[in-house]
Amino acid sequence: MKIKKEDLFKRLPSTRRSLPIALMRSREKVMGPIRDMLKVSGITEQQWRVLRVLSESGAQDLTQISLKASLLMPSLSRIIKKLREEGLIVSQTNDEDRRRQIVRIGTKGQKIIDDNLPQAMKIAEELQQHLGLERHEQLLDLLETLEK
Amino acid sequence: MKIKKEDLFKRLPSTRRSLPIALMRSREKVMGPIRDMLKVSGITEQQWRVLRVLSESGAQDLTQISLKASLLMPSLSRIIKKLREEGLIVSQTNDEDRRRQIVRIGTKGQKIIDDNLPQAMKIAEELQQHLGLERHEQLLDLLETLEK
DNA sequence: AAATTTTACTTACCATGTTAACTAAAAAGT
DNA sequence: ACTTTTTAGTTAACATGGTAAGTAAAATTT
Repeated sequence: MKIKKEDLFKRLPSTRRSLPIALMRSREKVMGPIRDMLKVSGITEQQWRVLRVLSESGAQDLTQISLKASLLMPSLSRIIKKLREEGLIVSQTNDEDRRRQIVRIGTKGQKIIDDNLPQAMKIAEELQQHLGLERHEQLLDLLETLEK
Repeated sequence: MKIKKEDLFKRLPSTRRSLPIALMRSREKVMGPIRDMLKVSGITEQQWRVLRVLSESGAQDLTQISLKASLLMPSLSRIIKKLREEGLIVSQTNDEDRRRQIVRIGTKGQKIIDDNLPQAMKIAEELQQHLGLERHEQLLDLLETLEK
């Protein structure tokens, strides 16, 4: 009888029980409705995150934005450039430290936030209800544990 | 007293308690060690997933691979082309259905699997231990719930 | 059998992910 | 003050993510 090679060793978890893959799939699932919403405004999910950070936390430099929006500096650098070209944000170099670039949201950018915030909240609420409040909290706690 | 605009509305969850962002951050955290491992073999995380699917489930067409590896067809199409150029896989068009391309892993590709499997398992185990078996299962269950 | 629709990819295009190298300015060391 | 190191950001290069359009073959309709 032929013995398959993979039976000779302990196996990696199948993709269905693999945490990395499960995280990826879940993220795609969760992001779907958000992307659909943003498509109308013509911005990406990452651009939305940057605008949200600026709207919530006010003017700040790229390093701060990258931390809050979880974007790597090279990506952020491109995104900021794009958003500036589109007129959604305004930036100026800091006088005390001329390496720093202080960015703030513009009227046009704020309008995108205002236009989409209600629906974004609705999406977040539906997601929460889908899981149930308790499991939603539990999931967030578990993910937070993962970070440490 | 000045009232901030964001206090006038219900707020979106802060990034720390936002599920989409939490999922993204967790995925990055979990993928780090895997990417470090693969860098030595000169392949990407996605290429690794394709090779694993082929190694575990044998020869199959692109549609099947895309489902198992969670890759969109356009990405997969490029990845397959690259892997074929590198000589890690072999493909042939199916005779019954000449649209289909049947792919199987090559010796060189299998060697990459064999070389990295032990360490991949170690990484998966450490991750599991970090959370504890129970919470690890719980997390996977919650993520699975999200899919439906 | 011919026309239409569906399927299995492929290609194009633009944006981001990721690593590495690079620039300029500030901070620290000597 | 001069040199070295660190910090903030940018640029480059390559791969993937994601949407849309294109292609060829198979399945369905008519």
